[in-house]
Amino acid sequence: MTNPSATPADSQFPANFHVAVDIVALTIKRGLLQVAVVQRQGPESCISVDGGPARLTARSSHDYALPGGHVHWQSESLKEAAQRELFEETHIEVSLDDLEQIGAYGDPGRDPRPGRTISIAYVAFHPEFSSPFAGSDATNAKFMDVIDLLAEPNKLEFDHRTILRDAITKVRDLMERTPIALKFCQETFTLLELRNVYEVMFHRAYNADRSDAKTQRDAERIRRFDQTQGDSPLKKVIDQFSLLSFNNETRSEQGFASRPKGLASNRQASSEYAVVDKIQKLLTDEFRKPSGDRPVFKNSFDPANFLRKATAIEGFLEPINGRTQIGPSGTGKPAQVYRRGKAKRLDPPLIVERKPSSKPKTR
Amino acid sequence: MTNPSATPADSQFPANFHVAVDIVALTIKRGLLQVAVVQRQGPESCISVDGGPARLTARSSHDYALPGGHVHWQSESLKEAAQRELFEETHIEVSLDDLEQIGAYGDPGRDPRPGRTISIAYVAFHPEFSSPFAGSDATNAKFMDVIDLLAEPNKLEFDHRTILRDAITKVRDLMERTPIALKFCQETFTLLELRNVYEVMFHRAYNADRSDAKTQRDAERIRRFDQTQGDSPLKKVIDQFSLLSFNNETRSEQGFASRPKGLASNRQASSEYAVVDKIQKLLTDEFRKPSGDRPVFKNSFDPANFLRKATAIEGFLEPINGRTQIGPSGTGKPAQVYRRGKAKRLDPPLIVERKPSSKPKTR
DNA sequence: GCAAAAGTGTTTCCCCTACACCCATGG
DNA sequence: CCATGGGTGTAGGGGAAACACTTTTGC
Repeated sequence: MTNPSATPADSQFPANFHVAVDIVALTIKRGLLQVAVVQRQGPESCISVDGGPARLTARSSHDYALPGGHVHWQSESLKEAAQRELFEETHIEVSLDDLEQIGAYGDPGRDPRPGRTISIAYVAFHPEFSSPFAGSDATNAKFMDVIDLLAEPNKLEFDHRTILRDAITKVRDLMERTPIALKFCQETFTLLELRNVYEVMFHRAYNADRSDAKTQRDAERIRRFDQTQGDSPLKKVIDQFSLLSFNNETRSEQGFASRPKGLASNRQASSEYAVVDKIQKLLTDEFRKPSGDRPVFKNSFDPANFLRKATAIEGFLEPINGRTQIGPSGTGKPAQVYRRGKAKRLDPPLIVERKPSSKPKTR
Repeated sequence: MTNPSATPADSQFPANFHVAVDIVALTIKRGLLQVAVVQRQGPESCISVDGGPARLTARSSHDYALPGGHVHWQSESLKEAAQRELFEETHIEVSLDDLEQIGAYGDPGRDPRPGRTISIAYVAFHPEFSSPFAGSDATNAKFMDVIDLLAEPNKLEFDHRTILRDAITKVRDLMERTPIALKFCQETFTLLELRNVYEVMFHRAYNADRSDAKTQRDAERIRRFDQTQGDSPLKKVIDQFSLLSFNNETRSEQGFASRPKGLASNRQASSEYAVVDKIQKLLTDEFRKPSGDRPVFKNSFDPANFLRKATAIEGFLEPINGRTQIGPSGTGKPAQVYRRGKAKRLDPPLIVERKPSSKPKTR
């Protein structure tokens, strides 16, 4: 860095850049990928319409931004700045190891305000960040569904939409080559739980290129359900017991995956629980074989083969002798319980990507 | 970017960062990967010993740095800054499309001098940059063998060694998914030429983890040869005709791959040419089957199958009807000549990586 | 006993590798 | 005719997907 010529660069180029960090805090809630966003104050927002450069426009209530802010000069590393800013704006705490750099975004014009800002983007992929927003002054912060933020029209300020897309790509890469997905499992877990994390993150609804209509409809159904249910008791049940809630505090050790006993014997609650099952499966159904039908969608998430793939990776999963756990429906053969292995790197990588199916050859 | 709070960040955080770009200009010469480096002036250099933080030490004649410098405030994008700095310091011209971002390096302490510098690293992978250094004031710039720079002890200032390693990884990724390797071929080329580019770039001598002794020895032999030959006529022959020189200006259209006629009939020159062949093969020999022996090294560079892989990718290569070209030895069946296809992206990707060979399963 | 879920065994298919062979050229 | 290198045909091995089947639980 810096000019190798004899002239001290400092005098030649006055240092008047703003250096900031942006953080993409990704998590999974009820089978949907969510990201922490903030609503900035002030009469104007910097949003891009139709893919053009971001411009100052009247602030709408639907404008969001990724949490982020300036790096403290001289005192902290970029990663530390990301950690601090994320906490300041959302009260989400992450360790430095949970932050991965996405890249630098620094073209003039990305921020229409005066001055020049260079932003280094980081992604934090983490389950239910502990007591998010609790006791915080970050009243403008909340988690939003990624599928909403990626849909048209653009709701994210600056180039945060691009950053969000890049973050998803980054996390997918990490999940294939590192045990990062285990962060979404408790200390002990079954392969179903692990598989669900992969199924959500690799869902094609989050692909940059095509978000097909069918997936959008599925997501819409879940969202509508969430809204109409509001604060119903059912929603609490979902929060507590659905497979992808993963709130360490509200889930009891062994009761995690089992249908709550109290509810199971209650006819009405049981029917409500069926909705939970439905939600769980909405995003994953298409990956399963239609009952008694021809498989319509090739995938890498076939339970049996996912198990073989995952367990073949040395140091990834460590089976716990004798310990098993019952499935979410409260019936069926208890699943083997695993513990995180020692490997820091998956070798061979757990490749999820479907092969590009060399169809072109046939022509 | 920037603080979403109401307070104008500008007043709160004085903008006194230095924002710089560093450029890894990679090329291939005589079968070796080379990178453009500069020698900075001044009595001290910022070099790291034994993996510790970079410290100011007395400058040695063996200290090098990647070209780079400050981004011009407000006037240029990061990529444009990289393009400009590379030209200013080495007189290498690259187009913006040839630059790919590696990432941001900005921790305090990476540059021991006063102030805080954030550096965005870019990689330019390009053949024989046009008339490098010609008429330039960049007398301190030169190309060096990557294998030397990666060897111990560290010869690169700051964290440039890390950046160089990251650049290689980046280029390898690009070569699997984009037609970037075609930049090292002329407008028309044979598959041998294309394959050679892949063989060099993916040689395990450039792997971050292990640079095995055998490879180091091979490289050492080539280097020693280069030095002892100096400016001999032979070296010119190598520059002009060796497969991996790729200097567009000195190679005549059809004579490129054929042994120069004048030399071929000359006994002494012919024996010299054998050395050229030897150099060409030094790095690639281990990828080929030892004559009449068991293959000792599984690889993805088997000529026949590399051809099939490459030609199966739609829009990558376009065969030119009727046009063929004779091989480097001046004999054998003429090779099919190709032209660059229209595809901007390789689908399916040309995966080079050897499978991790699921040996672990057997235990 | 039956339904449901986990996990295993096994078949099948496809791709990749390896290798033999043929082709085209110069000498 | 031989040496040399390009390209094709094709058999065999390995791995992944698909699917049938077994096991173990709750009701």
